[in-house]
Amino acid sequence: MRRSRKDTAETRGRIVATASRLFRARGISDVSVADITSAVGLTVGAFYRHFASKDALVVEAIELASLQTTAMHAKTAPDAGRSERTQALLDSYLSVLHRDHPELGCPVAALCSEIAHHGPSTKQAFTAALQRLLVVVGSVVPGKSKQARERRLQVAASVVGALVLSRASSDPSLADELLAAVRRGVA
Amino acid sequence: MRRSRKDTAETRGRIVATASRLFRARGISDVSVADITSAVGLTVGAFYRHFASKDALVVEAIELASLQTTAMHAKTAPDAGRSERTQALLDSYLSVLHRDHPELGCPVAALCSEIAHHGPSTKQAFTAALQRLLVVVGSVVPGKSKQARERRLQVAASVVGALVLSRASSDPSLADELLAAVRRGVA
DNA sequence: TGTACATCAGTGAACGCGCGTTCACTGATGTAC
DNA sequence: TGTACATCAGTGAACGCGCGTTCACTGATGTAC
Repeated sequence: MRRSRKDTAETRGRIVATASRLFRARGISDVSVADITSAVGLTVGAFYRHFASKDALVVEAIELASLQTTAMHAKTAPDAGRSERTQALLDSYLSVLHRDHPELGCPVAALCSEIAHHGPSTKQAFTAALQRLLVVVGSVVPGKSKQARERRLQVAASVVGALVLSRASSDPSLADELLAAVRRGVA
Repeated sequence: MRRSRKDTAETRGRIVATASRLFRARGISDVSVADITSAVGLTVGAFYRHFASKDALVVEAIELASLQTTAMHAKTAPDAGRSERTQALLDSYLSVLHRDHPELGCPVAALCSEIAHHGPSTKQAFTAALQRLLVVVGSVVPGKSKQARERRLQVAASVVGALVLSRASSDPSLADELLAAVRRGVA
């Protein structure tokens, strides 16, 4: 039966939030629409009252994950010196907690290799997330010079690479080494 | 009908080589057994004469890709100085050609984020591929010291991160910038 | 403010399709004598 | 070396299952008077 506008908006929000977590935890193509709706407590039919397709949801789910994680990192040690903020950012981005909980973390690291096989709108949402990550890095490597820009790209590639490889490694000590090495290398 | 031992071995090899390319190009879960066998020129039934499961093939396909790409990089400028070899390795790993042809390139970069969602045997094959990549980096950053090891891990994370993000980015100039920045940053 | 009706969020079942895997069968290859 | 038979690579069709999406239906909400 029909729901109030407030309930409808809330349901929609819960679908996006749930999908956002599931996609980061298990990948986009391994999470079905039924997985999402049943986690929310709905049947699949209801999904299509809120979204035109799974792809449309993917775009919003990536956006939400990106906005939430960049907002979180922006709050980290806002009134400290630059080297303290750098250390704080590295410590949280390259933490064991972040590695072991992709569902709450950076969507860029969670989806980076599979995004290449998705459509333009999904890639665009991912690219926007990457741009936001570069803004976060910019809070620690500021400046408009070519060198500053280059340094931001290097830092982003390093931390994403380290986190992704740490998650993919089945050797626990190699996984930890990767995080520690890049934590020290960037600082 | 039954084939000669030579033919059988050749067919098996063609399945692994074809799968290896397809997995790197489109991801493991987006390539079906039927995709592979039809690319080879077989029906699906024949596949199970050679492999117990798709997972068993995945392990061998990753191994082949890893051995082929590390062998290729080992041949790059073998009798030059270290800084020339470093530049040659970076130029080939972080080239536009490598970015635009994942099917012929490094399986670590091609599969890094989706591998986290696969079983232990697949993760183990991936980890072995990562170890081989570290050996290749070791030809340019040698040494048994903790610092040398740390530097190798940093370089590996940087180049994999740059390649993966360059492939995922829908903004062509950002994609090129990522490769160029890390090419210069590591050298 | 109260009533009549249109809207639409959610249900439950169905759709066509592709997935990984299995299996009876065929006939050339490999082996034992 | 020649023959009889077992082996097994590949075919073609089927299996149960889960996928994304659609749709007739229900009944509370929103709207027009």
